[in-house]
Amino acid sequence: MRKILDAAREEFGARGFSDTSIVGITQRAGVALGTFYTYFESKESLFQALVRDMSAQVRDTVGPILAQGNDRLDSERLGLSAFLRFARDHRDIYRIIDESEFVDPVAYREHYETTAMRIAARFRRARDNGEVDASLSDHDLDVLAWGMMGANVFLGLRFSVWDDQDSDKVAEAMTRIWRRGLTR
Amino acid sequence: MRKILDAAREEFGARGFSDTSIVGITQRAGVALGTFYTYFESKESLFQALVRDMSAQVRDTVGPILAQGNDRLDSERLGLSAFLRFARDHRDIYRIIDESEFVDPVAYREHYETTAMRIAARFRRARDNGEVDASLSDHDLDVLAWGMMGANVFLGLRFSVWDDQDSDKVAEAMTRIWRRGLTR
DNA sequence: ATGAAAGTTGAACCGTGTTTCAACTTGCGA
DNA sequence: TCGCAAGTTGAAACACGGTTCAACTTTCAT
Repeated sequence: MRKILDAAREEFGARGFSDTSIVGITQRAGVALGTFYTYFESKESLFQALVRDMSAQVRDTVGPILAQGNDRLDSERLGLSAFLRFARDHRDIYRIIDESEFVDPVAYREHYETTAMRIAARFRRARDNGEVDASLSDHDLDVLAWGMMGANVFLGLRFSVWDDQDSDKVAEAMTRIWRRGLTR
Repeated sequence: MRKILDAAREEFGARGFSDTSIVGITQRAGVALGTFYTYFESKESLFQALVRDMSAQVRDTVGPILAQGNDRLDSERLGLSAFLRFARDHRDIYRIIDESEFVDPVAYREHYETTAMRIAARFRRARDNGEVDASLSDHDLDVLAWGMMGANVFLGLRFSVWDDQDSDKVAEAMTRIWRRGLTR
């Protein structure tokens, strides 16, 4: 079961959903084809289980780190940096979550909606604290949450998955812009 | 040929790559199965042709608009708003470009690398003009380009493809943050 | 009007990969 | 040790859809 899940993660990550076969997964896991069906109903349901698992893993890795930092944006910087390292070390997970948009849209939506809601909530708290601009409306912060999340995802793709650059530098550059904006 | 391309866009957009069949495409196009193969080598090559076409369409729609506006960020606001409207009106295109990450990774990469390079170049010019913070390095602006692009993509997904909100309002909220940052 | 070239057709072929299931193996309590 | 339950096996059934191709239709220059 664990063996199958791990093998599946590697196979889906490396080949994508449609190019990985259950034969391939079971071979990598070192079990027989039939064994697969004692644990999972179908290829889709395995993928679903995997996405939910990975989604939780991202949260559990980055979540705790968001408690550190001197202020809201400093915490977000640390969170982004951790996320970039996670992406670098788990390219397969990254890809699986991305591909879930097409294989398991419900899980995909849940993953990003939950994430965005949490970001928005953190910034609402920060605004009410006076740590960020008090004139930002709730709607502004929803837009911010989705924008920031999209930025993080693309930075992960470009600077971690595709080409492994220094995650602190990238997080630092991005956060500086979030903090002060582009104009002086 | 045109009929096949249009039918393919609709089918791929609605069902995704692996769930659309060539039979389905040709039926929608009103031609026989065999006709497909006088115009395209394979299902993959059709998808490729489609992605390149769509990628150009996005550029041709948003590109000209970036010449308008009072300053760099005002132009970007107009560009984002146009992009959001485009996403709303062409959900199928949106989905096809997203899915190309898995079906035609080269095209996907080209699409986003080209887009990011253009954004970065615009901001480099703006920085050298004095329109944005002169202390931002080229690397900072590369990070910005990927971050901003990711933000735009996710805003499109959330506020146009999934749930059609006022594109001007969203673009305005996001751009205000890019301009002044989150702190006061 | 004629015939060759270009375009169209869809039944059949073919490969791939998911899923089933009856036989077999292993683990464990009595 | 025995026997039952639980877990494992992989060959074969099965479904599906991409691709081929020889026959047919249309177009168009002479």
